[in-house]
Amino acid sequence: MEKSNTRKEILEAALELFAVNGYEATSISQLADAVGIRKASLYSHFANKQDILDTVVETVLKGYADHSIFVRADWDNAAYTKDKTGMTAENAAKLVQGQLRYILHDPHISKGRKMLMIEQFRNAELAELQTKQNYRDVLNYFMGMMRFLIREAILKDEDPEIMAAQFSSPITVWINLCDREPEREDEVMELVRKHVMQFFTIYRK
Amino acid sequence: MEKSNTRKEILEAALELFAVNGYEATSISQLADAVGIRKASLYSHFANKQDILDTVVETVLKGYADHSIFVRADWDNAAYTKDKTGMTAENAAKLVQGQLRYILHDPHISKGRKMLMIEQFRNAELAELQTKQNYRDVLNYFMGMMRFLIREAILKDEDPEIMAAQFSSPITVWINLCDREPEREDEVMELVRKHVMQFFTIYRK
DNA sequence: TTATACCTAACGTTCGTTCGTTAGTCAATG
DNA sequence: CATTGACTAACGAACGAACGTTAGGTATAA
Repeated sequence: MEKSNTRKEILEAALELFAVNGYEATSISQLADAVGIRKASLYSHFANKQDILDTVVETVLKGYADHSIFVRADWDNAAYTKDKTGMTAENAAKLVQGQLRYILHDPHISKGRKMLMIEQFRNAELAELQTKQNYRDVLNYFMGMMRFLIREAILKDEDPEIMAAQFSSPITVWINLCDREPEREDEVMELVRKHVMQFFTIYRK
Repeated sequence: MEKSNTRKEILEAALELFAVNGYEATSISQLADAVGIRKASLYSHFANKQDILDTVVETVLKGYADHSIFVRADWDNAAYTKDKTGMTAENAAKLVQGQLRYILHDPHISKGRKMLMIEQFRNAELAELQTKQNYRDVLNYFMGMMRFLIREAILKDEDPEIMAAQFSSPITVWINLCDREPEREDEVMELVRKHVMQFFTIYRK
């Protein structure tokens, strides 16, 4: 089973470079140097440069489907909502902070996110992926949360789509800030805490 | 006074290309083709490629300083706040929608915004600019608005920084969505209206 | 033996840039 | 008033370097 890991190393290095420079601005030589092989050797593993991008996107997509918090969410049967009294503002803040830490530090997720950010205006496929992963799925996830909290009479009965946007968008913006300036993570964590607390305060029934 | 407009045309075309492909992935030949001259002629107007980027950034920066809504804001003496009763949710929604339309459609602002988005992980100078223009200034602007509305006893006395983040971040996210999928502008405009209305509802004193 | 992973070398193309030339503008000069 | 000279903006041609890619050889291991 122990297959060659060079192919995997190439994909890792490619994602890393694409996440900073973008696809076009990353050269085959750069990539080969990062892996520690000659550039011709890349063609033992991939047909051409485009094939590398396609495979990187594929793995990003697969990693997202396997590990994303946002795609499947059953708020009525989740562990942290079994005990209805557990859904306090403090607990919600802790939950979101945990998810944020994960999303910020997971190497695949963070690099994939940056790559989509860079390529979203040139590559239609990646633009669609960006809308799905970093807008639609996130919004749907938190919309489910809002519906749950409204049903449980914890929050006021306002438009759950708008509530989800108001809840998630600051976090989206702060994620982007941390991607640019990672040293501000602690500051952002504190803002997130305040944001979630205040959200529960004003929307509390 | 009638100076050559070729230089200006080059800068326009460069911003347009940088806003889609980024700086590195845009070639001198591409740029020359877009302007309608030979690539060697570019060097009659600029020292080198980097000089073109520097000048583009300079003009984006200058355009921002001259026209941005967010840099100067005197909420206590603004026209639409002179009449304190004019600051209703409906009027705030209309105001924000107007600002959003402008920000979305102004050619310089929208292209500059996209360029910063693409270059934010590679170019430290542009990363800083991105944080300033599309995070700090926006947050400060709406923080001023929130402080004003609290002082006027229109909104509850909660943390104005968090209120500003909750108010502005959904709009920031929706701007990015429109940059990617301009056909969704009407949908976004309706979301903005709902968002502002709901924000005023839940924060109303 | 065959297949695989890597190598060196080279391919043709495009990159950013430089050079020398040309055509046009315009003010000063004789 | 015609001629000159300086200046400008465009050009074609060419540069060396880097680009993505291919061909062919070599060593290792099943």
